[in-house]
Amino acid sequence: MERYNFKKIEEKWQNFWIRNKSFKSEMNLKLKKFYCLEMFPYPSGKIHMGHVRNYTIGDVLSRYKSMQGFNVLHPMGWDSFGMPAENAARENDLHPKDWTEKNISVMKKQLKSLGLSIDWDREISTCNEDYFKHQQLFFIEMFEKGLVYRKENYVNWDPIDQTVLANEQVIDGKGWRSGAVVERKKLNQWFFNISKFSESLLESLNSLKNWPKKVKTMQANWIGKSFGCEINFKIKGDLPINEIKCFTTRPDTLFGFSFLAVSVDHPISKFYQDDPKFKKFKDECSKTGTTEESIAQGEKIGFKTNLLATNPLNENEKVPVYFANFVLMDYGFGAVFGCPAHDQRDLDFALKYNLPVRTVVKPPEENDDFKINNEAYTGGGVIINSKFLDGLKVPDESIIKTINIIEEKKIGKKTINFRLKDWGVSRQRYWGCPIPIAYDKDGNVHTIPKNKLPIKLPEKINLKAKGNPLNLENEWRKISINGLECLKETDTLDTFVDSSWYFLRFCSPNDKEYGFDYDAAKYWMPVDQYIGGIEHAILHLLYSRFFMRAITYKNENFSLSEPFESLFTQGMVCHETYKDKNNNWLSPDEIETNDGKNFFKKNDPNNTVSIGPAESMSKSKKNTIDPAEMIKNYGADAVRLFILSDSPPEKDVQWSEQGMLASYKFIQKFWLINNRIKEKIETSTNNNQKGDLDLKKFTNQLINKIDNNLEKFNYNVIIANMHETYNYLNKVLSGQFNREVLIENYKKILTVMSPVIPHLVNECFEVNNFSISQKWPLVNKKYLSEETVSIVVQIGGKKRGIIKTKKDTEEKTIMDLISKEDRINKSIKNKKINKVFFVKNRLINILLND
RNA sequence: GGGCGAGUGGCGGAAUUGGUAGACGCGUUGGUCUUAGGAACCAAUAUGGCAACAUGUGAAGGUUCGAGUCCUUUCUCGCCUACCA
Repeated sequence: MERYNFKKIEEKWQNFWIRNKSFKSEMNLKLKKFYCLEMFPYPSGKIHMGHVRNYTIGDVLSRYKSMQGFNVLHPMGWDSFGMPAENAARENDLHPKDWTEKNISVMKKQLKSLGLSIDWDREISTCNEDYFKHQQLFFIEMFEKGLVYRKENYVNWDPIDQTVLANEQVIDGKGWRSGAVVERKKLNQWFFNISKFSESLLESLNSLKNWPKKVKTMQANWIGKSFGCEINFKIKGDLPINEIKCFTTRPDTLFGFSFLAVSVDHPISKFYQDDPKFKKFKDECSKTGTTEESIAQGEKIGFKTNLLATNPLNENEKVPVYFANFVLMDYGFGAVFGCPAHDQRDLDFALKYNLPVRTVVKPPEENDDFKINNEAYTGGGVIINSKFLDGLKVPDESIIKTINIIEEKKIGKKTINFRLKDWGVSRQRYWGCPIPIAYDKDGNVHTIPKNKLPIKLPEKINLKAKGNPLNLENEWRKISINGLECLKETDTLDTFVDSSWYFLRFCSPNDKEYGFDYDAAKYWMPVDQYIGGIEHAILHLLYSRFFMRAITYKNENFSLSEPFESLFTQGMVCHETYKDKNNNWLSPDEIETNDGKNFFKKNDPNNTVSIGPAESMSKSKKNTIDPAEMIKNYGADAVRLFILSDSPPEKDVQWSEQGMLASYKFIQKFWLINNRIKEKIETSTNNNQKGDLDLKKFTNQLINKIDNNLEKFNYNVIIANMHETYNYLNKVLSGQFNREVLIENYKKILTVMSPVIPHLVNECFEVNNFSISQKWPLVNKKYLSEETVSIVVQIGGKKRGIIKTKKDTEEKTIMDLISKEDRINKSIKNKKINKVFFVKNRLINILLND
């Protein structure tokens, strides 16, 4: 008996699939479609375990849906613009395009070696002109629709990547990619008007029924809608400032007003920019503003001006105006009115600068002399000390009535404020999609005429130059527009733009005219199942939702606002970490053990290794496992099996050598049992046999379980079902079966295992001379229930025994059976039965009177 | 500070949604075969107890004939997010 030669066999079937274009998808209005999409990879060099997990999950689903008769679209592409290519190119003195294409060819080969059911005819790569020329057209269309604009403002400048970052790309004051502390810089930038759709982006989160709640909450928080009002405060002082506008959600606490605070970037700061004390204060703010400790400590500091602000509800009251570090220019109007009693930040500030703390809300159970000490009161209750507002119920009534009063007095108005800011898309990089804009000699903006698209990147480039390499390309920059000599924009688009519409491109990847064909998109969109990491919960997913709105805005021919019908976020792949005695990270193959308990560094027995907890695989911790290596050693089916087996897909999974080996053994064992089954089939006759019914039952129950588990993404349980199947076959195979029954049921068993281990299943089909089935078997409900059932017998709620009996046996009969079972009956006899609870085919609970 | 999620054997994790807790895998133990085995196969494996039996899903209460599952309180851990006015 030959061992299963996974290398030969997997290659054979992978070639078979390619030769037969097994996964080619074509639009067919008569067929129900299923668009399965996994987040496409950045071609960084080679695939990692996260990819393996992501694409295996999607592949299992695609194969399942396809066998169910859906017309499945399961494409793959490359998010191939971006910084790493540029950095790698600079270091190795090659062109980003060459570096990228080399990586793509390596990774494509690796993905193919996993046996994924991908329609490679639809492959796209965002750095190809074929792709980004359409993106440039979208940009121009959006410009024409007023969804793109240019403005000068402060940007987040990443000093390492030498580029601008969008707000959502700054994490803890650091660049999301480089980790460098972000600086503030004033630049002319292109913006997408994403905030125009704030309401819609928030509102229709409700319609995304099959998105994780967590992701929806994160997006809702990011959009950050708050209801309140803007209030104009009159300003007195020695400067030409008449008014400062504030946004507040708590206008009802206006009588607790004791200072007004503005951001150091507030427009009025221009009157102070020559004041050295103010400069010093501003420096201090920018320093403390970003460090984690300062945020945690939340120290409030202020710079007092000579200005006084008037309380609009109480003209006699004037309070000082401060610059304060806790006021952000990005939110509202960059100015807040301080009410220390009912806002912790304001209270901290007031206590530091000895400002009055006036209580204007009291909790329901407190008296009117309720006083605030070190803790602001933000809860509900009743308004006090506020003249005509006294007695209003906090929060709803008080806020609404106060806003009405403010509007009547014309000192402000009801406002809904969003935290979401427009998306700055300019990047000062070479390796990205050129922005299709040019400037004439007077600096006027011109869009590039459509017949001059695409704007390509210059092929030869000096990447060693500091800043944006395109700035030096004087010849490339020249363009004539309507006879005017212009210079092209040198900024390129944020690569998140590339990934904001790639799912549309997959619908018609070869369309020459436009980014996507409307009919194709109407058929395939929306994506039925999108699968990817939770790390894109905000950025990529929000941008894509915006992009759909931008494309369909003022568009009579195509409408769709939500690109992803269902979203599944898979967990990370983790591995133990190892450190030697000098605290250096070690990779799994740098350690050794003699007893399986104590580990030491390879070839260095005195260097004991300490084992750390499983953490997500990263190069810096050296706890990565190379998928290519695993596929080489164990085969694609075994790797697919293992990556799904140990944990539910949405949770983190821990990679373990033992687990990998167990999956490999399963493949080998199954191959052996397949050969036993083959012999069994050959020696069986067409006579009915004792084992037939049991096999039919097992098979149908298996199909039923796998169906349910597939629908619910319980892929780890499917693997358990597959092990159960092996154990069952191994147990019953010594018995006899009707030849036809054995063939039919074994085919079904193989078919339901095929989404996970397609190569082995195909081979088993072939060696058995089964015609290869593409149909998912249907459950025959007749075989789902057993005719013998185990009834749990409880006395007073405690399990006392089990009675095996015929299905649907009535209570009376079961009571008779119990009386014949000494072990159970002994606790009943001579006692009075109070009540009996009976659940058919399940359980009987007898309550005694004592 | 805010939000979300999770606590089940030595470990990863199952549990038809209120009805036999611990499927399946790893690990461990014993056995068979073998020159050997880090191979293969067989068996055992929640805890205590020879046993009958008792206890057992982070803790404490509650609802119920019956709770891992529902309710209340509480503890611990993880992730995300943060001066959002």
